[in-house]
Amino acid sequence: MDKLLIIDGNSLLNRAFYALPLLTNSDGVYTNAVFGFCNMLIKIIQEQKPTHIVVAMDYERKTFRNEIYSDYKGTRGETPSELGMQFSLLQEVLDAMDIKTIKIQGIEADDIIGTLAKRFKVPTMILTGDRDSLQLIDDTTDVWLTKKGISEIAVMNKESLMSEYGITPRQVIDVKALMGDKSDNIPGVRGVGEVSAYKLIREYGTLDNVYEHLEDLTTSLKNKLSTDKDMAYLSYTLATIKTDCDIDCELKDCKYQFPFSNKVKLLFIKYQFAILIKKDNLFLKDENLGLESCEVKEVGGVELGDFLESISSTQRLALYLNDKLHICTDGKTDYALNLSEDMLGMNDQQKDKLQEILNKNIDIVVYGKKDLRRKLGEIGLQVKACFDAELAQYLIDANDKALDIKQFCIRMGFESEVVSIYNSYEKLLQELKDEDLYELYTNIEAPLTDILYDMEEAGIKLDMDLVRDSEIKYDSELKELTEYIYELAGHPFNINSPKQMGEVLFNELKLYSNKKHSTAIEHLEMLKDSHPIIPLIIRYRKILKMKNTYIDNYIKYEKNGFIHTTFNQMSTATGRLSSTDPNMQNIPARDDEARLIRNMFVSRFDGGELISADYSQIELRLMASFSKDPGFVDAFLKNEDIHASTASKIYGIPIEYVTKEQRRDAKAVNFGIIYGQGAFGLSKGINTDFGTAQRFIDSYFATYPLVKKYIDECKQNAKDNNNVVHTLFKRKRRIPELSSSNRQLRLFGERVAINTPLQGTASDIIKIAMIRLFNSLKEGGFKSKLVLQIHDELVVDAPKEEIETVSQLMKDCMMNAVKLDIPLTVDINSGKTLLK
DNA sequence: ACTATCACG
DNA sequence: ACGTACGTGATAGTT
Repeated sequence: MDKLLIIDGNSLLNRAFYALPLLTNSDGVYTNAVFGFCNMLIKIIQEQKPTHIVVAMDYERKTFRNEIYSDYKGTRGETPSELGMQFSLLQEVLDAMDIKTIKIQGIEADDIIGTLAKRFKVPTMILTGDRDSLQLIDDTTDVWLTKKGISEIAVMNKESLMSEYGITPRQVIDVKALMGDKSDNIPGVRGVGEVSAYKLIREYGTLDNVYEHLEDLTTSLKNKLSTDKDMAYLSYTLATIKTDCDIDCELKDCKYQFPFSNKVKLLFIKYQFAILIKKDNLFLKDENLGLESCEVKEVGGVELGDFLESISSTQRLALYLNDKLHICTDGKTDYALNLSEDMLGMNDQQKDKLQEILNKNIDIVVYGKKDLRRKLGEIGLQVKACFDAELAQYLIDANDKALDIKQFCIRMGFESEVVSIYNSYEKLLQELKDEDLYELYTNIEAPLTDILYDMEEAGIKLDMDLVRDSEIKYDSELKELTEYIYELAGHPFNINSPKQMGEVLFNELKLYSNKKHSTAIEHLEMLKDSHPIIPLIIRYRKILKMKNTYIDNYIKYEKNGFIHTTFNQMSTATGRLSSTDPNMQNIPARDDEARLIRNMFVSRFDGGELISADYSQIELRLMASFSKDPGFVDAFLKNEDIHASTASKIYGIPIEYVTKEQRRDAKAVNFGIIYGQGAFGLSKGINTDFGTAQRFIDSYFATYPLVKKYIDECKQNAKDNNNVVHTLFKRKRRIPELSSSNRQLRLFGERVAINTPLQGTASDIIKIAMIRLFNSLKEGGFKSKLVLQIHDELVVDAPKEEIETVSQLMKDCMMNAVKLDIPLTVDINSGKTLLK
């Protein structure tokens, strides 16, 4: 059974563009609209399985409609360049999909759609965001309208058009003739809007009949209609989609290729549509990606000795480990050592031989050293100095996080993982040097990898008795709370479902609600006194979070009394680390529940302590240092409380007279500034009105004029520098949003341009401190272990006798990690547990 | 897979 | 009219 899908290419691409955040691939090519288009297309292909697809595109703005009405589509602004450039990308992708596109001079996409929909008598879906197309509905044609950007689709047929709008497809034109259309700038009748237009057409059926019955209408309506009669008929013509255009297209021309050929996959890879690449049912199997094929030689048994001998004098060796150990030494052959049986099937002598090769002073290239070290460790091998291609790739472009190995292969052009890794070496090394990232790589990131490995291996010790006791305690409290909540609600419901809770609170209990029926904590706090159920819900949420996210996870990940988190070195755009499985960078810190959780972490040493050392206000100090604002700089040089000092300057009072509230507000501005916050946000933050917040910001900038200047320069420099910002240690981040024509995205880009150098430099600095500390602990023969990094804080587990010395060492390493014109200060806390 | 919520710096 | 403060990760519910 044939089934045709006709797509309004311009409409869909437009909608996708405005619905999705601006994305680029690492070449800086904007891709969001094409991505959205493909995503929707694929969804429909998979769900509806059309046998034929055709995409109609506009050729140019001006058409015959402009000849009869010069202002047609006259209200439309310029197409933003970020969208404009995506039309050719879309064409490229559709060509690769073998999907026919039709684009004819003088004919609008709408008219192409109309003509084809009427021409082909097969079941037809028209996919568009444009309501005009509803007039094309007939027995074989449905219109699929995108709603809310592109996330939802409403399928319209004769019946739904009648039940929702009360009109027939043909009457869509009559309605439009009366009410006009803002987006196409079709005039319609002045003073007649949606409501009266529908009413008139429902009653009189056609435009002609409305005019024949003018006498039946109210005077005002009659006058409006009479005055604009010409306009109404002109609008009728403009709104009528042509169905008889001369278009050379038969149904068989609209066949397409699905699953897609790998040409499509290559384009998806080029444009970095990560989610789409992963769906392998989209693509033909067993078709190569045009990558250079590599000879795979399985090595095992008796050949092993000869193989190891043959590579013993290689100067470069790439390693990749999955179910086999892959080695490449010649840039083209993938030697695969089978691991499935007893340690590679190697004897000890062979293993020693391999280890000996790995120990040599040669270039070893790997992809993700930390994981590799762990896996190699399991089979008794070690790799020390090596070049981590994944890490290099991340530093070169952190925007796409770390590339997974498949994508990396495609970028490098070889089928085999290990051959790609081997051949990436010179390219990446050169890029690191060209981009001035070589020092960052060599002096900071590469050494850090090994430190993170050690931290993960070391782990942090848990008091499992306390963990299990707390689990029991929380479980019983949750049970109790649940019962009370059900009782107060009058019935059981899923407390975890914001939807159901919204129903209970706002519809059943009739509590005051903002529009969104939000059950977020800020909103609940406001409602705290209006119903006894609210405090119980707040408590329930809190306890559930503590139990699910922390306690249960600690039980899940605990191994021999220790938690070994994973520190991801390649996951953030700013250069920070992140931590997963479990996340050890978001341990509760701010209330009584936090005390309980923090008490669960203990020293591994008898009588030992956890020492926590954190940088005090490091990002604000960097702001002071970068901006050189005298007020800021002096405050830090005198080691004043920066928030109190700011308050004293803004309010013009001596620092000792600053009240708690004044300090709190000044703190909010100080922090807001490093994120690029505006008056609106600040007003929420300090609970005041917009005007007051604006005056507050104004006096802040008057107090610290160089901060203002610095911020402005940050934005300007980023734009002047190809939308790239840098940290003090030359880490880079691209911010394509800076040249967006979308104001919202551009402003976001500007805030990122302010924040990234601060957050990123702070990351650089603590990484340097970690390296210094780690080396000092090692050289000093200390037993103390670095166990956590929490962005501006390091945690060391120290035996009793080392607490004093190591505390001082931590302070020294952190304070002296970098020499700035502002001192970095470090606060030390130590104790039996992580409690502060 | 996406959204809401909430934990952290 | 809209949205308004950066960077993360985990969970549960919903689609």
